[in-house]
Amino acid sequence: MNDRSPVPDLMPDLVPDLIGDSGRGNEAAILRAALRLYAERGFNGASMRDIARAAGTSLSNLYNYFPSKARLLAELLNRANALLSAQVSSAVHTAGEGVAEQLGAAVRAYVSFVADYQTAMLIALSEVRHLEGEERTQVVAERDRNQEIFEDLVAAGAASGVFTTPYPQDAARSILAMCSTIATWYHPEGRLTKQDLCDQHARYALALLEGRVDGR
Amino acid sequence: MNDRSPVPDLMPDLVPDLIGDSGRGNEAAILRAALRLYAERGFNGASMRDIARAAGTSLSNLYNYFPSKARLLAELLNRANALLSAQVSSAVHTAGEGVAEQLGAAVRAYVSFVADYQTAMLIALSEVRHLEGEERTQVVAERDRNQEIFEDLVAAGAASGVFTTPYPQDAARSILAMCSTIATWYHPEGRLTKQDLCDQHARYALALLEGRVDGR
DNA sequence: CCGACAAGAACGAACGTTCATGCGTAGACG
DNA sequence: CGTCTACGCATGAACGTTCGTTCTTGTCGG
Repeated sequence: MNDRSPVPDLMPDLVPDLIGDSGRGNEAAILRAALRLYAERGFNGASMRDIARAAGTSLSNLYNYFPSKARLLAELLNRANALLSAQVSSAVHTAGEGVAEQLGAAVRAYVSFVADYQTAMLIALSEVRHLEGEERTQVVAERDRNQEIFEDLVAAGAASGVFTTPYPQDAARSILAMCSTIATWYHPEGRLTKQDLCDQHARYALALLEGRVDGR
Repeated sequence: MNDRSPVPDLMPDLVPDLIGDSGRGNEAAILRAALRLYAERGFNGASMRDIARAAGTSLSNLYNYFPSKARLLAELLNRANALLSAQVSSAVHTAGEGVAEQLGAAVRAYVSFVADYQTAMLIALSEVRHLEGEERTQVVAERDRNQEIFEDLVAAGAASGVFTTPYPQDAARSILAMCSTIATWYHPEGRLTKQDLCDQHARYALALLEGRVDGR
């Protein structure tokens, strides 16, 4: 377990856009505007008029792309959660065989995602409650799927004795809590680089699990 | 450092009310209603009419007690933050001399507060952004004052070699992040008791700091 | 000519706040 | 002691604004 293995994506300009360009010109602009405004003012604090203005289109035209305000939020959260789970599980699969290595890779991928898609993560943290019914269950299911990746890793490490914490069942949740809230204070121009964040939290996670790096 | 030292308050019914009873009958009811609704639906999602109804009074009468919706939120956050800081620093002062003991006591007090005043903590986490000007700076200052307690403890422990983490400057923030978000998932009737939570997170914090319990 | 995209006007509802009014009571005053 | 007054508490109505959504109309390329 080397402590400064490079994070997958070191060039901020090369970070793939969460929204991309689907050919439909305004769709991306609307999603981007909604992402920013939901994060800045919260779901109820950002009006459809605000979003339309920020996207450079008209209020009524929003409804040619998304049937409701809630559906627009759900669309954003689904994209973010799906990409997050994909990046984390991909990092785990390309990591070495050791559970400690895999958990370190998972934490790095997670932290890296939080830094890259900070606004999306902010929304995912605090705006899910404004969804109901199908929209909500879908988003929550994807979020839980991601948490399970970490829970399984921790359980495996505890079973094999690599993690000696007496609370393996709950440690994964604490690790994710620690990493998620990075979105609430991270500044790309601040003292800590993205690489610093990944290094720190990978080490935090292993320490919290009271891991034995030797592997046995 | 005993791992199961009792948390200050074990009887839920004896937890002092955050709001209390100031003689003014409706004031407490209004604050309690606002606390619950702000936590359930967010600041912008809970209307003054909702709060009045939940408090059992009329809409216009709210303004005989609080001059604005934002001031009502600020009042709640000030009370919560002040009580939190008081309980944490009190716990530190009554703990033993060792830095590790003191940090453990601080974490226990913090977690205990989160469990006791869960709704208040939920609001403090996500609704501060809706405050502006004086109201905001006041709340943020009190929140930072509490964070400094932890930062100072960690710095002292790192300087004396009790905490061997290579990132002492940032570990305190991660510990608080971990403990704060308990408010988002804790259920008093769930598998984990308040005592469990305190034990776990005190241990997490020390492990995260890579503490040497022997003290040197 | 049909469907995707666009815009303005309008809808009813809900928002935070203010106003006008009234009741009860504690304190000042002759 | 009696009375006036001022203030705290309470209410329903109303103000102007903004909300999410829909309607109507129109353009334009395949």
